[in-house]
Amino acid sequence: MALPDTSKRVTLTQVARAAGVSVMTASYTYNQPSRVSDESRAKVLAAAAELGYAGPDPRGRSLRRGASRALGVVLGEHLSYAFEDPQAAAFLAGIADVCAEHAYGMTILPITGAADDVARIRSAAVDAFILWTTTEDDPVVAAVRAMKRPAVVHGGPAVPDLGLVSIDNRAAARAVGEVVFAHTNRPAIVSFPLTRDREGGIISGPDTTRVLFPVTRHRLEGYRQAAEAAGLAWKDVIVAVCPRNDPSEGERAAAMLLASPEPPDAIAAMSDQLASGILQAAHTAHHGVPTDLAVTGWDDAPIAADLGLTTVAQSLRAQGSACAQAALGQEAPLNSPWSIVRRRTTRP
Amino acid sequence: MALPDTSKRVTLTQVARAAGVSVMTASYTYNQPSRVSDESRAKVLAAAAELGYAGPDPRGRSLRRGASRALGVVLGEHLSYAFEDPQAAAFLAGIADVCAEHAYGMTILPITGAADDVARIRSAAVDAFILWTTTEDDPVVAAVRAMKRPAVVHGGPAVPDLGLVSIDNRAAARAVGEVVFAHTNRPAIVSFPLTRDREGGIISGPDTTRVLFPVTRHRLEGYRQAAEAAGLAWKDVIVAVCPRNDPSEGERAAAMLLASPEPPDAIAAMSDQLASGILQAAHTAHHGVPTDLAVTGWDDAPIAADLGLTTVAQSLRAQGSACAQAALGQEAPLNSPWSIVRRRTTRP
DNA sequence: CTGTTAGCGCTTTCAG
DNA sequence: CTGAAAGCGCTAACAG
Repeated sequence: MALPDTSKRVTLTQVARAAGVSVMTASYTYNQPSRVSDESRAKVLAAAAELGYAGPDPRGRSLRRGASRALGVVLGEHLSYAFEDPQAAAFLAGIADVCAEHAYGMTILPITGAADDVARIRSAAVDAFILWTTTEDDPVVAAVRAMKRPAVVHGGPAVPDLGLVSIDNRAAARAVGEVVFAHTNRPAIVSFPLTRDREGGIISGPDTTRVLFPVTRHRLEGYRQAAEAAGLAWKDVIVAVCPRNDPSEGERAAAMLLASPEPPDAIAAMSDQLASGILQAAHTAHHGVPTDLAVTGWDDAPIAADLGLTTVAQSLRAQGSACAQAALGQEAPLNSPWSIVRRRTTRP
Repeated sequence: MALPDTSKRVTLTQVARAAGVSVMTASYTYNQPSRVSDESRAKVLAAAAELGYAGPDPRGRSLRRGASRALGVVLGEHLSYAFEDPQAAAFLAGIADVCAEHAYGMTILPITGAADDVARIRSAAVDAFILWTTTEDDPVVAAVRAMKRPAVVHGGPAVPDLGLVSIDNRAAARAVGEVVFAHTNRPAIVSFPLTRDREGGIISGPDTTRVLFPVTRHRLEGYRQAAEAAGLAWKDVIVAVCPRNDPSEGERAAAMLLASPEPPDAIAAMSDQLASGILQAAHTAHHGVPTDLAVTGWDDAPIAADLGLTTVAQSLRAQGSACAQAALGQEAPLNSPWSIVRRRTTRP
């Protein structure tokens, strides 16, 4: 392959010399063209074209200006899954909208879970950070704080000095829980991971105070409030934990639950992705929805409408935009709106 | 919101002074700790902790080193769709894998189609570029060339001085075309856009030389070869163009085709996403697959296996990794592998 | 093992 | 409208 040789890049000084003007005139030609006479500007541009000047080098410029015009986005341990998760994709699209509008770059900081994540954050030339939902003890959060730059967390945790953009997950979970657990005897929840090692499994009435992902913890607390309001005991609520946000995980979890001697008659899922797998499993196991089994999702993704799924509506895209605006120091809605969308997978 | 004040950042010089050592000793403490005595290192780290030093500033470092340790990724005009397209997501994940491995950042450069795209590329502090499939006349390609940095194009176009990572789209299209058009009278193609304005529509036997996206052009040429090899005239091949790579677009196009007086009996789609919509439309219109209608997709995404879809297998993730490696100046496979996966949507 | 010197490429400041 | 000076924060190269 014959890729261009980076070392050959021409500098602004060389262009100025070739044009027979000072460096500043050359600089103004690029940054404040109106300050330069037509004649000088023409000379500079001609010299630049002649030498093949690629424009002011961003590195020198950002050092001098003290700003890189880029936002850093930290996506959490499982980077490859982040791109596969439609909600994460929507979130990124929201950030991208704002970046495009403000002519900012958007630097994705790959996190692997290894110790060198911190080094990658330290060496990122970005003006502000956005963190996708994580745990309170995530070392990445500490690393971002140490950078002393503006930073906004999406979902949680709430961290001193950092912004937080989120819906009220507890209230939303309670609201959707009241719908799905109504007139129910054997409630279940299909949940995101409770711990950073993301292990799956089935437990009942888990100790929510030990759940390290705040978003997941708040949702469990909300579901719990709803269950108890419906006269159900938290210790009787089955929680199936899925390591990944994927329909196949939801299907596997639901298949297991439905095969038990006392299968659940209501399942609240933490995403529409998981819920779609649950509906699939219900279909396979010949459980009627919502007659035998009520199901709710979360997000109101396009698939929810297709499936007639009752769910919590929120806009990850709008939340991504809000994070980016807040990171850029603008006014932005920190408390994002949500609502319950009732469809056919719950009883009226 | 109380985000930290960027201006307060401490410099390495201040740390050195506070520690009572030279700046270089402080610098070595961070970059080559083994070169520094335990005692000095401790003093430096203590001073850094005391002052709240955030570590060497990436801006000064990249200017001095002449490298930013970041890869720029240019995703094409419709940035928000890029995140929604599962294949683009897989491609990004492949890039991210390599970036994580080499401790590089990954800067997504939002492209809107407006004139300022070029400015955003010029001001990106990245060491190399990766371009997602685009047209030959895309101004962004020219802008990237002008940067005089290593750059790799995925899919196409082939550009002098830039690398190219791709499968042989023409050969793959011919191969899958031979499967789907076998024993067929009324062939159709559901295609990606032919022009940069991405307008949809239905035409027959288009002039492929006028298709500006090389990937799409090569696929059409391959399909054409297959159709002609099967004794069909290119002018009789219907091509439905979908503005976006989305199942609903495929469904809409197929519904229209199937409602015509002489509906197609074979449809080759340029993605599994489009093909899944086509299968949905066939189901709705009571066309048996593959009896009344043979269908093929492209990509071998997870959904293809679920649907029993005959398709072209390729790994966008591997291609993303190859692009990133090539951009970093390493050996990488430029001709990516592909194969035909025969399943139930075509006749044996 | 530590320190001095020089300068990466650019733009802010201020003086013509 | 143009230019000279200074320095952003850091590290390669070399000398002690």
